[in-house]
Amino acid sequence: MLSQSVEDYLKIIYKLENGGESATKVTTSLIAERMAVTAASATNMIKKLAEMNLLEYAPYRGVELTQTGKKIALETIRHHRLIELYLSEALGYPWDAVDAEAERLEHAISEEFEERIDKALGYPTVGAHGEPIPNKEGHIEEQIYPRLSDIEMGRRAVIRRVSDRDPEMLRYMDDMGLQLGTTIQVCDKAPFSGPIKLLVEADAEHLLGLEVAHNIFVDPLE
Amino acid sequence: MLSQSVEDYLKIIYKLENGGESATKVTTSLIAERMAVTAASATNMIKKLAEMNLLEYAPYRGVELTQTGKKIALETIRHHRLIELYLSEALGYPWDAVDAEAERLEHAISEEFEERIDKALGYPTVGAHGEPIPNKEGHIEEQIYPRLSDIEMGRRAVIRRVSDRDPEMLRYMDDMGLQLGTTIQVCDKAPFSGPIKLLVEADAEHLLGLEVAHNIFVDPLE
DNA sequence: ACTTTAATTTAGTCTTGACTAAATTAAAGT
DNA sequence: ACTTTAATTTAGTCAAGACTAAATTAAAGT
Repeated sequence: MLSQSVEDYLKIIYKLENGGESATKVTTSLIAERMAVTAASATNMIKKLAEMNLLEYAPYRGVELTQTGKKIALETIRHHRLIELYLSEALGYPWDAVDAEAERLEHAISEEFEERIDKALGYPTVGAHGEPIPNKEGHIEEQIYPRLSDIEMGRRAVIRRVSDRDPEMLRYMDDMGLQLGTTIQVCDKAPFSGPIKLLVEADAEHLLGLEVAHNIFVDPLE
Repeated sequence: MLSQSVEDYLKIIYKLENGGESATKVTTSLIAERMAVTAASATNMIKKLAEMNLLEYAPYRGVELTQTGKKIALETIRHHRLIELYLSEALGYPWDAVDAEAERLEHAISEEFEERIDKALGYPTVGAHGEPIPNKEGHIEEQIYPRLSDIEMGRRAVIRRVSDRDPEMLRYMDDMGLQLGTTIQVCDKAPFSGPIKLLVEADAEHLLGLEVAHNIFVDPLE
């Protein structure tokens, strides 16, 4: 059994490897920042993980998960996303609250528990914020959607995924009726990275700051 | 936030104080045995808990929870029993499996989670094995039921509580149709602590060893 | 190529909660 | 009352995973 800490590091490294657009190696300071520890602590753990063959480590150069490391990261991510969805669907949690709760629960559940909520949810493939859920074998279907901030004027699109990094932003989106599956239309884009004017469900109009629009991923319609 | 370990110690000490029939002080070795640690480790932790004013400690004499300690123990027990019941009711866990899963989850859930499952379960007062569930204020309604092993011949009774200490025994009970609410009748008691012949739901007959009968608590009918 | 800066690593410390081995205390038996 | 035994405590270690401060390395600028 791996420690909670090891699982968290692997999960975060996986996300850094796959989340970012660039293909650079994941650095110590990035890991430290996401784990909210000092760089020295991160270095320590990285060395330990390398020792355990969970990642390749070139001092000063960064880090790359091995197959084994990736597998464990994906198991943890699967737990996390299944729990999030369960909290949302079965217990009525708002989508801004599921991450924090799942963060602790993901390390405490058994395979049995995983299977039972997976079944209760009908074997879902997409999480509470639209993230793909890895399957039991550790396979993940990474969907690439354009950001709402990059959609051209006049275009309609369906919200498919949002970033779950900032709960407050999630609450803000929710307040404006922006949820998974919501159809929006880009009415107007102010120049110089200005706000976007949005028509939500052909109904309400909202001005959306670029930072928010940057964290919403959509499926453009025809 | 208290550590998982501290919560476990308090929980176990509470159960030792209240579970046993005798009113003796709880000893270091009892605690050590239940926590599956050495006596030296238990002594260490006891001193720490005394330092934190969670219990009164007289060296060589044993231990007694303070009000604060009791409160925390009961919160933990509440978590545990609510989770057990939720696993059983909402996720279909068999009653022999809920304890192990709840053991880990009880330390990972938030008050929010507690409230939501409490509500989903309809604010239950009795757990998956018939244990009373402490309320949010830390009040517990300890019901005293006689053991099935002490019921006189011929008498009918309803099963109200079982010990959850041994999962295998729970499975065995289940196999014989012995569940909470099951009505049984003591048909025959062999002498010299021999087995008990039982009529289950006026239907099936079973021979029950004394150890099992000792771990079943019943409500005798008129 | 040299210097400055920023990132990274090393060295040493701390806390938590376990352990073993040795010492001490209390209880029980004669 | 003395001795034996069983329980308990003390003393000293260990591993995990964090920290700070100091040293090192790589990258960037002149």
